[in-house]
Amino acid sequence: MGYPGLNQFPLAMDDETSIHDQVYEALAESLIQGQIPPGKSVSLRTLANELNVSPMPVREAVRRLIAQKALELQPSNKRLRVPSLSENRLLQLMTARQWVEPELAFLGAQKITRDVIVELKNDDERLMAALSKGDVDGYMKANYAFHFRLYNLAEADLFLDMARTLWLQSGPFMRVVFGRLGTVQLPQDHHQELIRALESGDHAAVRQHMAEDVHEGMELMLEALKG
Amino acid sequence: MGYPGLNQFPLAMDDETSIHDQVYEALAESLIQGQIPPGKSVSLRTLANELNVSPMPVREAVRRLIAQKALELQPSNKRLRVPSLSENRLLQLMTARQWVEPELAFLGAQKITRDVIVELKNDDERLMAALSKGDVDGYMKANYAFHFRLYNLAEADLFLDMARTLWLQSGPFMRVVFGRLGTVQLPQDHHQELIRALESGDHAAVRQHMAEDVHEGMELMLEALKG
DNA sequence: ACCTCAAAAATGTGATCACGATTTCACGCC
DNA sequence: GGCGTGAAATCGTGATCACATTTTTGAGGT
Repeated sequence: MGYPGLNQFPLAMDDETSIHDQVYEALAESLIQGQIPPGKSVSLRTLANELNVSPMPVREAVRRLIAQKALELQPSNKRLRVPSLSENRLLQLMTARQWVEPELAFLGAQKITRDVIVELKNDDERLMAALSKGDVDGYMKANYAFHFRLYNLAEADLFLDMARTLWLQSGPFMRVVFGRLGTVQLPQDHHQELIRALESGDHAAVRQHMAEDVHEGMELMLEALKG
Repeated sequence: MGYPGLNQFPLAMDDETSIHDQVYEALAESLIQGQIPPGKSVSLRTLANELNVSPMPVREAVRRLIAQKALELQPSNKRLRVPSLSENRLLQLMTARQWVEPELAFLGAQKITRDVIVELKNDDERLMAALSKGDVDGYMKANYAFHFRLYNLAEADLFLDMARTLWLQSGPFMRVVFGRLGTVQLPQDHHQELIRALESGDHAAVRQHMAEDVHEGMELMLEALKG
């Protein structure tokens, strides 16, 4: 089970974007896609060297991620690491995701266009391809792309931020669980039904399918944690 | 309408607490209690001088608050300020508060003790006293104390963080609205009924009363924004 | 009085240095 | 060979400096 490590620094990013934003995006994407395992300790200087920046912008990016509970400072020695999930916290994550993501899907459905549906289908195809190849990392990436392509349409910045924070927290553990399960029994995704509901304009069905998709995925993680 | 300005630096805080945490707590409390108006611009060096620290820990505290959308960087000139609420964002705040706070109240109710009920009654008395004196700031403070005394019992750190973030965002605008309405017509609080439900162990009623309390308060803000 | 515009002050960002605490690791002892 | 033990490396935190950009200000002219 190879961890690809930190995401590449986004070279082609707008020059207007501050370094600390670029560092944040690189770290956030790596966490959401589960490319850093739970419990892994990280350090400011190490990250700074890997990204070829001074420790300063890394500190601000990390402070942001700590605020989102995507990283934590160990109380004992004040060192930085990716948090592990307790059952209590995982249950909260599940509940919160089931609040906000069906709502985001519902709002996004109202702004859907034919172009976006095509892109969603592409995401889902990449997801299926990754599944059949046993490519867990590809699955994580495609699944993330699919969900947030829809959520981004919602014009609900607060909800979007909440969802991002929840994915930041669940990403590392999700990657471990799905990697352990193997791609064979990964969530029999409701994406197909969701796309059909989007095409037919049935917004309530979109909400429902998203709720089921989230529930099923989190249920797998819960079983893995308890078992 | 006098704004008391920044909260005092928490002198009596544990020496183990890092400076940036102390700065964060001071800023966060000031924002939640609405002591900094929406649109108000702040600056790192000014804050650092007011709190007698170097700009460095202030930067980290501010970065945390930006992550919580309690502060924002204006895109035009990259300067720091307290955000103003659009109707869209206020509606999201209302929805999210109605998700998480009844749940926190429900969970907290299961851990309630006689001692905490006494403290909640004290909070509510201070709230009532502030109301009769027309003391908006006292009302804000007592209301905050009441809610989070209960929420703190819930042993749900994620939900608690979500609630804090939501209060950080609504605090400044809430203070403006309530200050404009005058204390006469402030939310006819459901705290009394909530306390009775806590005493009788009716957890479902606790959840319901909290939902109504949140809804009523946010409804006032919504009317103020539209009107 | 009122505009104009250049000098001065203030701002966020990033880099670098210093410090105390903690971890890491190799050397030498049992 | 295993195991403490001290030196060296690494850690997070805070302060200070440098820089480009923006805001504020104040003097001069009309």
